[in-house]
Amino acid sequence: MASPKDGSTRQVPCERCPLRKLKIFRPFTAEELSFVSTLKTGELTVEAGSMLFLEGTSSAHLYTVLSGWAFRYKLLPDGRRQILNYCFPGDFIGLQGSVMNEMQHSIEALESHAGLSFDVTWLAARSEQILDQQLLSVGRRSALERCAHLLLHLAQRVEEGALPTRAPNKVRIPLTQQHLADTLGLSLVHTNRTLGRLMRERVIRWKEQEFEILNRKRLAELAGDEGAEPSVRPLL
Amino acid sequence: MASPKDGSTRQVPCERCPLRKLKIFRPFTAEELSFVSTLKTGELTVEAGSMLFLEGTSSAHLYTVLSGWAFRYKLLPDGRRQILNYCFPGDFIGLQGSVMNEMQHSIEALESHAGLSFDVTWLAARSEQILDQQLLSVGRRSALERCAHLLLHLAQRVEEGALPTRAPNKVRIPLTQQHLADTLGLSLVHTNRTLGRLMRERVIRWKEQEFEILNRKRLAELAGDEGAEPSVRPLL
DNA sequence: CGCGACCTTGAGTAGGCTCAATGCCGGTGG
DNA sequence: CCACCGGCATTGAGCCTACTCAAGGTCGCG
Repeated sequence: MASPKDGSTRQVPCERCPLRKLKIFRPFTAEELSFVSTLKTGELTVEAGSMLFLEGTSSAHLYTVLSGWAFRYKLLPDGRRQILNYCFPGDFIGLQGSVMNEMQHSIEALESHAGLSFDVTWLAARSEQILDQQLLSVGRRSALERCAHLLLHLAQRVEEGALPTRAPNKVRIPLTQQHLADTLGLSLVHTNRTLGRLMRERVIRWKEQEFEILNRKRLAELAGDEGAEPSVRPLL
Repeated sequence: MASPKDGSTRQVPCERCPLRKLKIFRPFTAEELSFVSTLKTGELTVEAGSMLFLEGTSSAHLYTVLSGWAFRYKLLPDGRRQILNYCFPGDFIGLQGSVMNEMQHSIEALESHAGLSFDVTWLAARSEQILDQQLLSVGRRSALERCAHLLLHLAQRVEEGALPTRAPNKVRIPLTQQHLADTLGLSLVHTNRTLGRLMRERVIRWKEQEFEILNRKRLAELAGDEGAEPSVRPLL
């Protein structure tokens, strides 16, 4: 269920979390912050490519991604895979878990605190919005549109600043074309050809599991409509 | 964004809400119940087929569906439509709204109340799980599998008892094949042919915008795997 | 050097799409 | 009572998008 990168740093106190500096996250009061600290039970460093928890069987814990990236996916018995969404630093995962009862405690603690009460729900709602987008794409957009839309979306998420990036418009995520395919609901081959089209048109460049946007305007056109919404959000 | 049925009854006090009797909803303490009552600001009766709120622009309110049914959808500029999910009695809608700030008050009220605090989140998580399922379907299942899966899912939701139903295995929702198509990410014609296959195999029967499951076992086989999860949930 | 992971490309197929026509009600107005 | 119309379901035909199978090609690594 995950494919994070590293996590060299460990046990950073919430107060000094580097993410918190980013403008994408809403400022917390000292009080809120110290309360959140309270909830933190540890850090988990995961090997790249390892499973955080088995598909479906979801864990009884809640996590905030601190560094690296991951994705949630679902498998069909015969191996077909659908990637549901990507998780970047600052994302809160685990709510979708089916064993919600077991994490009732942590959520209640979080929610009972004034100001934070709203935040969990806000985050849940946001991830639902992203899923809505994704579903629209996979259900109704052509391969080219889907592809453009996803690349744009990924770029936007990366540009929120939570992930290190060398140059603007450059997205350095070790994504395989197979990952893209499984996200888009396309075959690997067709995904490759579609990327090929985008590359021949000089809209993007794909190189070694990372890509660069050369013509964002065009990409947005192809994507169909909005990209929107880098709104400030809480960091739990 | 909605297509509810009726709502002849109005202003039913929460304490006497007929839905609450259903075993699918977790029992509330008198105290919780009276608190929920407090939050209820009214009932909204909507014409069948009318829009509850414009796509995207979502409203600043939260609703619990009391009777009838509705669905959430998204449109592409050129008119392609993707139905995201269906809402039956007991479902809580509005969280996906982008103007979350405006409903901060209602959510905080809800969450600050012991016991209920967890419920909002639980409901949000559940609808995310359903979206996950849907995305898997649309992204990776064949037309036949998708179709089977959706019909099964709808049947299960209806069997939770919140919607009146004449006979078991019979789902009386005025769904057009166009609705199904837009849910499944298929064309109307292909949806029709796929239903046709299911009918020729005597797995289901489709009649006048409602359907009946004749061979649930087979339908489940075709659907790929699980149907699962009629778990007890809170009713807000 | 061989192997594994990933990207590319060709060829043939098929699942699903579009266009178009037809059938079937149920409602409405003449 | 009937003709007409609109909404929905059904069916045929032809096309095209996306899929599968199958080869390579490149690069990094043991």
